[in-house]
Amino acid sequence: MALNSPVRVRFAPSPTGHLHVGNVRTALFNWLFARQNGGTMVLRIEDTDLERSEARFEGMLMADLKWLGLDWDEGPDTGGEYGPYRQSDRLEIYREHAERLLSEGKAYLCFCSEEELQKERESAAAEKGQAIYSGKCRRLDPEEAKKRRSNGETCAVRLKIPERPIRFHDIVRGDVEFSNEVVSDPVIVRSSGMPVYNYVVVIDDALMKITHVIRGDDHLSNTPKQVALYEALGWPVPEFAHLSTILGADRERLSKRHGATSIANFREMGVLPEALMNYLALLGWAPTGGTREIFSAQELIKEFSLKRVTPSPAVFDMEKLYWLNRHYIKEASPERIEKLALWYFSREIAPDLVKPDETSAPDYFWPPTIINWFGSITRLLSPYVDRLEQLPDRAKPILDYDAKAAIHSPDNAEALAWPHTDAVLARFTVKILEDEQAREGKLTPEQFNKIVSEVKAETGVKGKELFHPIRIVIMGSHSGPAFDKLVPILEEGSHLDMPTHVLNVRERVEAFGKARAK
RNA sequence: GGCGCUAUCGUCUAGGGGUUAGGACGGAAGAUUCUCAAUCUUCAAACACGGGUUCGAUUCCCGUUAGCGCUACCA
Repeated sequence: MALNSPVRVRFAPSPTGHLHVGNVRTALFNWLFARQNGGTMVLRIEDTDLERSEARFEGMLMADLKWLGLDWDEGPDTGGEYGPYRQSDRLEIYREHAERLLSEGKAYLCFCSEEELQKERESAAAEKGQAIYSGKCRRLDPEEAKKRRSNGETCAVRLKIPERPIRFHDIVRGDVEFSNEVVSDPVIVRSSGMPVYNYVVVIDDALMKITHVIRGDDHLSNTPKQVALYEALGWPVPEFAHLSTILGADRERLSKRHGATSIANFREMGVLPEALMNYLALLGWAPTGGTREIFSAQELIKEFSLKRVTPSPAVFDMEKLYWLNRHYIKEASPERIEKLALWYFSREIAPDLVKPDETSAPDYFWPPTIINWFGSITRLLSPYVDRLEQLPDRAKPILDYDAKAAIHSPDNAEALAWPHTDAVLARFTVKILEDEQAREGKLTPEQFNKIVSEVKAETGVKGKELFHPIRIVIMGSHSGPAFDKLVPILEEGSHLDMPTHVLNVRERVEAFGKARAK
């Protein structure tokens, strides 16, 4: 391939569902490489597996890519010079080239039946230790074979593998060599007339002028067949870059068994796209120096290098993703996070309102007062969550106070049994119940602090022994956010028209008192 | 089975013939705070094994082992 030809890369997923992190990482590396070199990114849909492919998945997959922030210059939706970009629309092209190969003697017709091949594989395996095709039909007279085909005999088309080792260069692995002894003549067109994957990829990549084939290393062993095809076709062989597999914690290939693995999963969890992109980039790649972890998309485009991609497989580490996500949640504009968070809150308190497959909030439903109120909760809690989906749970003590649970919780037992607890709570309760502001549900943080100081002065109790019991009364737990942020949220919440009434400070004190009296 | 790929802290990785083998996540400890979290500081933690080559290998070569992939008229 000419050194200075413009870079063209492709991402070629099968439309069989939501995009998987492994595939997305491949897409990302392709994209980074294209963008960094001013190249072209092609999206091609590999839908020759008719049984598993579905049209609606194509839309999902493109939505997944866009969500992550990836785009493409040519594809089924955008069109382009080298279309069509769906393999199912290219069947005629594949057929033509197979015929050409046949007429040039680079391929031959194979009439072997399934049973025959099966038997042959077994005996070859027993003899040579490997199950390769004998090439029996290779020796057939082409004219004779043609006649048999036109007489209606079913046959497949096989490529002739040359009698010499096949070498190719891989950017991440260096030079790779396969002995021709181990690759049998591959079928390129099935007897059904459907072309085979290893064949169509080559046709597509070549015709689409792909200069760099960046894909998963599960294709590495197939590459010699493909190289042989390029050569048979008389086309330039592209550069290859085979990316290592992403593994789960058990060192097995990452799969659904390992929990969240699809882009949709991460989006629903409240992982920000920039966090996922950053994390995925770090899986198998590190910048020179290897000390930097945080990269924006633009910075990745600048710093990324295919040559620095590691060949060894990487274990997907959810914790590190969460760490990055925490970083980006704090980094993001509060407005954006609030908007996203609204979806999770809505799902929690009004599940009927939200559609499972979108993460945009139904803000048309809530009045601005409630949206703003959720906004303040989000601002209060979001710096401390790994992912946005944790927000409703963290906000549970605000949204849904339960005095009985607070009293009976084993976590609270110790604090409630402290010698000064009763005195503190007695004073605190009286003061809250007497307070003008609290009666109205308009207690200010200043007034609240004043009351706490008075309790401190009157009981002589301070620190933990003072705060823990009070916190248990207000939040149902001895740990939680600072009171001066919390009190206004509680007070404001009690005035809102929520599906479940939010208790203000006074109501909480009352409820706790009643529950404890029993 | 055959062929191929891979092998640095638990994990992601930097490095590379002579280094105190660096960073990050996670872990531990401390600081801070009423508490949890967050934050900051500190600490522990690795060159799979065996042979070469070499004055010297974690680094280069060869094996072993392990993991993964491919071995289809799957993609």
